[in-house]
Amino acid sequence: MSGLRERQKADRHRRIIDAATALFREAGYEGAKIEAIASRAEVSIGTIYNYYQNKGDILGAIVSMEVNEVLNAGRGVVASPPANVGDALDTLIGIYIEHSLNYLSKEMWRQAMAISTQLPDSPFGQAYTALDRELTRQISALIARLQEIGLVRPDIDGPAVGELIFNNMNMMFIEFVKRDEARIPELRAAIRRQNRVLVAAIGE
Amino acid sequence: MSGLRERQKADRHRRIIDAATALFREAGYEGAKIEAIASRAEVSIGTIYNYYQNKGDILGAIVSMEVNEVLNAGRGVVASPPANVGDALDTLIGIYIEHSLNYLSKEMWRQAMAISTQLPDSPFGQAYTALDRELTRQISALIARLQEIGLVRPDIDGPAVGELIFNNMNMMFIEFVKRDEARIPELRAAIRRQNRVLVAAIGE
DNA sequence: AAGAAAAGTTGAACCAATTCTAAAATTGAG
DNA sequence: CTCAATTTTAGAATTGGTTCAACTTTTCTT
Repeated sequence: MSGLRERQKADRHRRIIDAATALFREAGYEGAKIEAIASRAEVSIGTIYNYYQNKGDILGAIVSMEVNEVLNAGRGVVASPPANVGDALDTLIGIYIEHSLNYLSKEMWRQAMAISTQLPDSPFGQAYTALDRELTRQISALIARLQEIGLVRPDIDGPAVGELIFNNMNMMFIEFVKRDEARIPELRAAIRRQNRVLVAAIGE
Repeated sequence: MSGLRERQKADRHRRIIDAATALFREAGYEGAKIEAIASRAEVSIGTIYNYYQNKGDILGAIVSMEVNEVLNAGRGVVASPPANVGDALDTLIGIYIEHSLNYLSKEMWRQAMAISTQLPDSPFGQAYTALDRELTRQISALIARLQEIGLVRPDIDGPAVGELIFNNMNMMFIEFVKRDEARIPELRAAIRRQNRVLVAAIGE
């Protein structure tokens, strides 16, 4: 099963991602030429295109890793949320936002978001949409959990509220990465303020 | 003031926009080559780049016209809104959505949105962000109007609720243009459902 | 272990957006 | 009217992502 070819393939994948990650951060997405990524990864240009359909898909692979980490970190909050609705939401959203710039710069996020709307049917476009859906689901799961505990009224349409909260947060995050001078604390405060009416409405 | 040069300039602007609009619709954004736009507009490639910084800015000019029409259409609703909160919001959002595909195809919207996140500081990127802000303001204005009439509780944070509603709608619209098979009635129904909790909460 | 088939690699060639430069057109001052 | 300054134009050159046909390497078969 694990022949030479398999190992070489995995190794080349890793080398390409490592090279691309470094160059994206050093030179920006546009500044990271395919040729430079190829030579740093010690493969040819053609090989890169054998592994990834286009430049965007390389970035896509990096984004997926980041978002999956975020989803993992969020699971803890859903499992045992803070004891009031506002804090619970703020904690989960806080995890998303605070983790978001670990591996990706704002510029990388901008490019990733742009590509995902530009080419929604590319591998990356589909993967990105799927990740968004999972984040939405996780927020809805938190609300369901809060309903179980009795902190949220049982007659509330949890999935709809989850979508509303995610969509608002996501849009705010998009505006956040579009402005280099924007700061995380202000972003979180703005989202808290927007959620306040909703929190009051769904709380038991 | 209105010398030959002025008139020629305005005329060339118009010819470029007309040619680009036609070609974007016929061949899609990517398919519309600058060379083709130039020859259809009877100007040179260099001239196009003298008038617009890049291909995206040409699309940007078209988007601006469309969104400004939408904003205009929305003014009527804000001035004399339907007599209940849910219908008022649905009517305004309906106008936005129903007008959105008059001049722009889904593919053109995707490109426009992508460029606006990719290059937030380009002329188009800034214009697009400003248009979003105006739409947000218009929704907030509607809520303020409903507060005046006594349909929305006076203690509600109108601007925050306006942002929440706009951001959710916008995100839903992004997902809508990403899927060619998505239909307007389903989009509107989904947004109505998401807004329902909010409408119940802010209504007097 | 040899040879054939399958899978993967390579980089030069291609294509379209953008930049650059020299030539042409328009304007306003004298 | 003439001419120098300024703006605009044309289209060739540049650039960088992507494709493709020839070549290598690995695996499979006997």
